[in-house]
Amino acid sequence: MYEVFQQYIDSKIMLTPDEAHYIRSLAVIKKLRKKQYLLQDGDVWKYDAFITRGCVRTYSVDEKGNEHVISFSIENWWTGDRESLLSGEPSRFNIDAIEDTELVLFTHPNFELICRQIPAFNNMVNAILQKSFVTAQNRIQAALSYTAEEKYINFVKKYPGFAMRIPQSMIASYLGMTPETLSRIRTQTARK
Amino acid sequence: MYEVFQQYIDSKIMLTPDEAHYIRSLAVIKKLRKKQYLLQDGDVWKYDAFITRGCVRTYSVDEKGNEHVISFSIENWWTGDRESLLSGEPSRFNIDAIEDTELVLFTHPNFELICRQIPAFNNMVNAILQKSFVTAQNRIQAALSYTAEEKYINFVKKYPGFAMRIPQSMIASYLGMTPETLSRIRTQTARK
DNA sequence: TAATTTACTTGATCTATATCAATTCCTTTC
DNA sequence: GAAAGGAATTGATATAGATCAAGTAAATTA
Repeated sequence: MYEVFQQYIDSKIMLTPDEAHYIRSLAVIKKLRKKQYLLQDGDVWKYDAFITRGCVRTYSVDEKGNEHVISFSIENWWTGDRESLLSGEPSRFNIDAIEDTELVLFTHPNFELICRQIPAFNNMVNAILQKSFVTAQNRIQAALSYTAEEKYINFVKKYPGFAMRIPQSMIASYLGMTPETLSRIRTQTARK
Repeated sequence: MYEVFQQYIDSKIMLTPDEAHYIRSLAVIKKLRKKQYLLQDGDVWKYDAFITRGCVRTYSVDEKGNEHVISFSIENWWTGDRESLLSGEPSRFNIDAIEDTELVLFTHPNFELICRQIPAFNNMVNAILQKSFVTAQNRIQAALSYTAEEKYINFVKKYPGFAMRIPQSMIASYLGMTPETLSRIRTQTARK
């Protein structure tokens, strides 16, 4: 499944065969069964991870035991806990597989090596980060501005594929509402 | 007030006198009176902006006319609308001054020039972006997980200075609650 | 394919927070 | 430093969404 990652890179930047080979030599393939953890809170996250197949969620668990979904990531996206990566502190998040999933992993030191040696790769990474930041900011705005119904409609419009493959209760959590509320919203919305 | 920016850079990276001079030659100083706009929604944002003095807020306005504060930025922070900057589309946000404010502005093409010519500067910018992303993600988590009271306590702990200089109604908006609710929370919390 | 578990739906009730309204307290301005 | 305008407080009431509970459907597992 490395080919998926290769194609992703090729769609973004031009590499010499040597460079492409160098990147591949540092990549580690990882497979996750559905429900398997990629990261558990308390552990330190040390990778840069790209999903080639499947779907993963990042979430926190509060004192009452409620799970709060911070993000979903699917094939052709990156995942991980940047906070733990940067700080070296134990993560407050969990990441687990919603479907059987395959990833391409780089240890962070290796990833930084690649960034330093291949400027185009570094630029690509930075562009992704900018996009991630914009996405996060838009999510904040949606959380502040929208009603529960608007949040759901906005979500489906923005990520049409997600609504199909991700359990409703997780989408509800991502949107900051209970599964019951989302269920009611869906029947109401469908009726219209 | 350029010195504040100079010191900021010096605290992060080492520059040759030539490089420092080059950066300075591309900088534009801008002053804002309290309540003055730096960006109005509908306009395209084209700068990279660093605050040397004062305080600014980024917010959106919904159809009902309610303002939703996306972020506060004070001296030694950056501000702007990255979404509009990257896409070239009109901004959906407003940025205005909460206090009299001074900024160091770079047009984005100039800023990119600096990044390309001074790798250390580029790295600094990327590090800032990573931090911004982590901050945004933490804010999402707080918005999903906390009660109104917890949100406020968390905010004061995280940004002790802000609670002093920013009007309560704006903090309430930032936290996703009404000014009345925040007022009540404050009197309750004080009583404890 | 039956059994078991897990996810979703629907209904009744509750509650945190919003809304509306009046009053007081600060700023700003002239 | 008086007047005016905006911000914060406080009270009464309303409501979106949460919680609790039961039933139904769908997915796993045996």
